Amino acid sequence: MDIISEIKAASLQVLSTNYNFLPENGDIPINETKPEFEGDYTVVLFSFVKSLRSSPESLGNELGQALLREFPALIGGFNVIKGFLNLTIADSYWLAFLTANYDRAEFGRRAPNGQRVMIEYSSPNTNKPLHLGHLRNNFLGWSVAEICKANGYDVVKTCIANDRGIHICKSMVSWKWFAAGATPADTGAKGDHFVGDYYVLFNDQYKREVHELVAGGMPREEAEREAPIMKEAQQMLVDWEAGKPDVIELWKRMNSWVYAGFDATYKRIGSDFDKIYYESDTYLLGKKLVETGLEKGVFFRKEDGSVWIDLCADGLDQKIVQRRDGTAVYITQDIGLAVQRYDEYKADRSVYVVGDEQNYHFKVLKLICQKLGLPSADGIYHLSYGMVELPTGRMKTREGTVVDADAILDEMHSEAERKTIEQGKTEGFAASELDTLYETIGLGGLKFFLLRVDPKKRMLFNPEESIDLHGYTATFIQYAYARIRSVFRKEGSVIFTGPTGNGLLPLEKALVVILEKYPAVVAQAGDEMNPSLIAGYAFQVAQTFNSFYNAHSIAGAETAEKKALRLQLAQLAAGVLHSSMALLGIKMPERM
RNA sequence: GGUCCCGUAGUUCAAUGGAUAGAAUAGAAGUUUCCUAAACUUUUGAUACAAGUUCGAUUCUUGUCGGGACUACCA
Repeated sequence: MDIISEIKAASLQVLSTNYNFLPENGDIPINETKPEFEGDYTVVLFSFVKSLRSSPESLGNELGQALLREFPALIGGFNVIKGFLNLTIADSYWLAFLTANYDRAEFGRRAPNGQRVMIEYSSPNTNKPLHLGHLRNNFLGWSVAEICKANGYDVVKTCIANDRGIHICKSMVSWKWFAAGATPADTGAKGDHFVGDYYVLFNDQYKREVHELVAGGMPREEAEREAPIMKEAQQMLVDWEAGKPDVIELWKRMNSWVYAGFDATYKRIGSDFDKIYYESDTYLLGKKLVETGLEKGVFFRKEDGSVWIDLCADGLDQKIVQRRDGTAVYITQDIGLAVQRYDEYKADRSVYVVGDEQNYHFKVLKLICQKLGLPSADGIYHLSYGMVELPTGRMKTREGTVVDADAILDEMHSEAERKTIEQGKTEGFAASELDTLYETIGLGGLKFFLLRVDPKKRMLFNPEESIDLHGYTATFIQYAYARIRSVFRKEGSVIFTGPTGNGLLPLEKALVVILEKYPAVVAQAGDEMNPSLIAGYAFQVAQTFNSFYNAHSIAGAETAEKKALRLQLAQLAAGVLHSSMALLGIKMPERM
């Protein structure tokens, strides 16, 4: 049990036995004591002084006395200021905690809870390479999956490849027109970039054609429809749906190039999936559900034959679920896919890591699933994250301001290399080790930069700040870890005799107090599906450790007991840093 | 027009209705005979505006002003 729960339990026990009192919601507000006051944790008394008809001061004193008397192993002292009861936790409590946990690899993780959660993330279009927004999505999805695992969930990571549709056909037509049979293998290009280039070429050609038609006197709207390359792309989509062999073959071939490119990037950033769905398999799903929806009266049919749902009573609009030609739309597919996924995995929760521009879509999806009475409906959760913006504003393909994923990864890598060499820290490393180190620092830095912000919020990506290795960064944390590992390399195998003394120095205590919070932080990050809590916490641990390390010698501690204590502190700090950064997908170097 | 989100130090981010609103960075000033100075210490600096709810509001409510997203028989 963590310290706050212990204090709560103890306080509740005292309140109920001594006052025959239980707070309304059964909870007591406990905060960390502000540094300017003496104490570690604070009970806020205002909320129940009224019902106890007692002044905050006398209630605080009575409660403090009782706690001190009845829980001597937990409470070492107290003071009351206004309505705040500041409790000092007994040193013996911290020492016992430390000895029990300093070498536990599982510290912070919860036992399996028998629940399964399915996490969908990444879900790229297979017509162009990944960009910065995809990276935020991938890092988030992967990290949330790890955090769920740490909280005892059985996690299934999944992805839906958006591998069909007009955008795919655009790349295909463009390739036919302009590539003269070239392939990524001939040109040495990465497959996703190769295909993406033809997607760009398509748009260039399209613009040219529209421009010419308009110049020739055609109205713009008509020109946009009549441009030859667009007509060919639309025809190709029809042919694709009809299963025309040469189209299907080209489609397979070009998609395989893209997947090869994606695989390289996924491998580099550590994204992986337990199950990949393909839109080409799922886009017809959901049609049966339209029938059941009509029978249940959840949907209704308009005169033209299209099928709709009326969500006005829920504060939304009418929403189409089937076109008049009988084909499924995006939302219908998603309903169908939700059913298929549930049939296959029976997950208790289904998390969709998708940008917040689709908030409306997921609201509708969940509502429809609920109205259809699908068993998976209530477990649907849209983990909605904000857009990544640049200092110049939003990323726009047309303006060429899209930050390419592979390019930014390379940039981070070389920046790590440049700084390491600049600082003269390359000594004693083999060339291959250095390359690994640069990737650890560069990729770690990027992940941390994108994960340290609350996922729900829009964030600004400033390229200069993102490659910074000082301050609130992965490098700062990695460095603290590397220094601890260095201590242990020098100390060799240490026999830890449990520290028995009391009188923890302020910085020793600050470190143990923050380390003790780790399980609670992991739990909260899981509840909120918020990796930024882990990032902020890991940074605080590193900060606290650095202050401690700067002020007190570990290896050169005054007594054997102090040395044992500090070694335990250092070992637990290293373990927590390593474990928390692993939840973000960030590796830690043994040396740097 | 309608629905939703966001306005906190120069900048990027924090703060279950709780004490004097925290970090980082930028700025100023210091710390290497001592386990890695990619570090540490000190310091300057902010709740868009106006009402309301109460012991107490960055947080809840309403309005104003600014920014963004969504509102496709695209996905």
